[in-house]
Amino acid sequence: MQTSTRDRIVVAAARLLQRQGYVGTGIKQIAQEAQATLGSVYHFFPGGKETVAVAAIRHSTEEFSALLRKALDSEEDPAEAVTACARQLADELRESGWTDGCPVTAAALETLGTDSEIQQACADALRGWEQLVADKLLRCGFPAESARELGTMVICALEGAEVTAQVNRSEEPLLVAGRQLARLVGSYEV
Amino acid sequence: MQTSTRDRIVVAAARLLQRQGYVGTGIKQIAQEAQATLGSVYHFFPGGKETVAVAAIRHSTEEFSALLRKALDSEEDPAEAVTACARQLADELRESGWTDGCPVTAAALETLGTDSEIQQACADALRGWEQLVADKLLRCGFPAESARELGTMVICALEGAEVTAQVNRSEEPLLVAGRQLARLVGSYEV
DNA sequence: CTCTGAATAGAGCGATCGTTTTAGTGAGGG
DNA sequence: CCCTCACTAAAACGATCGCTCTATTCAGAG
Repeated sequence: MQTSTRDRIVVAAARLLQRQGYVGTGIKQIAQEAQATLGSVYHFFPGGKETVAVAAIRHSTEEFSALLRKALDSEEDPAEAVTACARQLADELRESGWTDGCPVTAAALETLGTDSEIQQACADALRGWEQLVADKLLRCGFPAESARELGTMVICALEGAEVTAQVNRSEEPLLVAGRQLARLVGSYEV
Repeated sequence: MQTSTRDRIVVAAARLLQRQGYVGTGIKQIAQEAQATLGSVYHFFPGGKETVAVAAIRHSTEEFSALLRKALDSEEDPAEAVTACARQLADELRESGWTDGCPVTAAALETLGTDSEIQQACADALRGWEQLVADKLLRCGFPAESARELGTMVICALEGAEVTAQVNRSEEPLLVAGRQLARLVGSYEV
């Protein structure tokens, strides 16, 4: 077998969670999409749906981190690097027909009051992405406090812009966010 | 009767949608929360769940618009006005126990690929809020193009910051966004 | 009074939910 | 050879989903 059944389940669950959220995605649908049977899903994830979701979110988190790292490294100047991130998100979103947004937001919002592990996994994801941006700024000579605040701001703005872009079926919000974030980052440069 | 049954249904649906999203909220739950019966819900909303949701989202949209208008008018200086918005959101979010976030985001994300009226209602909401911010900036003498872009950016950043704040159960993302948005707005002033 | 129609009340429909259970398959070690 | 055990397969469970249906209540028009 090319890819293991377990991996196929995680990848399928990740994509479905990204598109339909946690409540909107059924275990049976995950099994079908992964070309696995229900028995296999519960064999690899005895904890049930929530366990599958946590694994899927962690997978998506790592995948998005790689994408973010690549976009940040594609430009020397930090302001241009941030714009490149927005540009990259806009491209992928448009190509997916506006369906593949942030891989964790939908699941996070649905499980907020339920103190499941999902919320923690999403919090870890956001924190990690903020750190990636902050690290880039640190490498560019930004003071620690500014880098940290800007890291948070960049991820928040991209998050919101991606949602807005999806709802409006337009990449403009992401492009605007990219421009304004670049201006903001530039306002710090000495 | 103090409030009409129809209004109680809309208000209850609005709150539930805000907290659990569209898929996670059941018609029977809405009826129960509204102190109405299933028959009443389908009497006032023959279109079913989606019709209720659209009415609820429109209600939430107007409610949030009023809140935004008030926060924007509370400060003369546009940068401080934007910060006041973030501050206001942070206060309400903390007081609700991190459950009452943006009233449309969750529902919007869950119904993206389903071409329902819900998506359009959410798009209208976001557009209206952006316009409120843009209007404030126009009144402060900003050029039309800058006001429009900043309006989009402010709403996107607040949107993302609110989600991040909810997931992390901390108001810090909203406070950071408020500060950075103020800096961004300030960078335009002549 | 009767009649009417809006509004309320809740039983019940088929479908699907997450999960459990039981049976079957097949490669590897004794 | 048989036995083991990780894995696959699918039937079935109770609960809940959105929705339809019928019955009932009740205020106002004639």
